[in-house]
Amino acid sequence: MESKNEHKKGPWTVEEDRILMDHIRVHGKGKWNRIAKTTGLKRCGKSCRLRWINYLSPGVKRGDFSEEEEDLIIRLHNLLGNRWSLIAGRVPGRTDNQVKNHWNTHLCKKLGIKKGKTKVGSSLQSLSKKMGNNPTSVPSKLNFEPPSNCNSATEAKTAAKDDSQSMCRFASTQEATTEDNNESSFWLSKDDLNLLTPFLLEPLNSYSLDFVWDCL
DNA sequence: AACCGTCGCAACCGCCGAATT
DNA sequence: CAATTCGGCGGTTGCGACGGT
Repeated sequence: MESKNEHKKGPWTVEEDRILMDHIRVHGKGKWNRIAKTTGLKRCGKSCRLRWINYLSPGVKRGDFSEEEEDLIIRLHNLLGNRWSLIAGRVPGRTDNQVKNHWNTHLCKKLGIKKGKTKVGSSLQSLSKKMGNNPTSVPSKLNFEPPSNCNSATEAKTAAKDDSQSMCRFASTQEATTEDNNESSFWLSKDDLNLLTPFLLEPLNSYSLDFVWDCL
């Protein structure tokens, strides 16, 4: 156990940045907790990691978000909720922190979304954990087969492009039917996705995000 | 010019799962 | 196999910058 008091807090100085970058240049990323020991930097491992990822990493894009980026984030957020790391992973050069901040400060306002306690990602995890012992409590057989049942990714794409009505269709286990048959397939409005009944996201976890990407 | 409220962003915190010991 | 450490995530906070009065 390390003493918490040893670790400096607050904004990073140029000198600290230099030390961290030098260390990573030589040793590479990882082993964050050992950086303090080997460099004398009075920062905890977490702080070093965050500083690198959010600021020092050469891949990080600075400056304003473009309209394309904003559009992408909005659509990804509709699908994924507050899973910032997943969203950021699909927005080149942007970190989860940047995406999260931009969402909370700009896009929420832009879209007229009130900030609420919609802790989608983590609540999903904790809820599914709680439900884990009782799988029957979850409609576990939601059949999420977008490429065929979504009437192709392009349909989802078209739907998602309509900002006011963006929807994503999930098909039930029974079979994929036409969208007119609301009993075996259903649509989620953007608002529904924002409220995010957690089990609806469950199937997403088992699919490659590439599919989600294809739907955009 | 001074004060005050708001905004935006960097950084911290707490929690969790995975990896290691 | 249990305990500990590490890395990662999302939510939250603190503070400087900025604009309005």
